[in-house]
Amino acid sequence: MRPENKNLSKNMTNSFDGFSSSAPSTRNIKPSRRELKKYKVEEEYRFAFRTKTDLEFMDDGYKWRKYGKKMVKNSPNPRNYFKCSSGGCNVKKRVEREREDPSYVITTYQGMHNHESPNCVLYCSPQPSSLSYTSSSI
DNA sequence: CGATTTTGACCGGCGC
DNA sequence: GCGCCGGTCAAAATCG
Repeated sequence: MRPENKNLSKNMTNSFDGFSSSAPSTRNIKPSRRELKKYKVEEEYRFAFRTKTDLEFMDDGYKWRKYGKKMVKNSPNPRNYFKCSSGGCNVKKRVEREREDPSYVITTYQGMHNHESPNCVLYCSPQPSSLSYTSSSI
């Protein structure tokens, strides 16, 4: 999220192509992920909407932590994955730019918040649970 | 110092 | 059975 920070060290880990014995095995076997993956959310609430904005994405007042970036073939633009960083709140947000209209961004919310937004305290406005949508077609 | 970001690699499912 | 795609995580680096 740093547009001005374009100075990236090109000399990163170059000797990692092979198979390091004592090197950090990193992703050896992560049971945590396996267990989590096992969960088949049948009734997952998804709310997606398209908005015209020049910014990367809109901030609902929640704190989003980017946990991944992927480039889809359908779109020359990368897809960003965000996760709500809050205690017990595992809401995920997917932000992708329109292929034809770069000015448009598609924001997809996945899951529901377990806590009110930090901004809600400031605004003190009631938030109806009309965000629950079992949308099957994005 | 802590939280967050960034990139690459891996996993899991599905298609052929 | 293998390949492809999409999604997630983890370590390192950076910012405040």
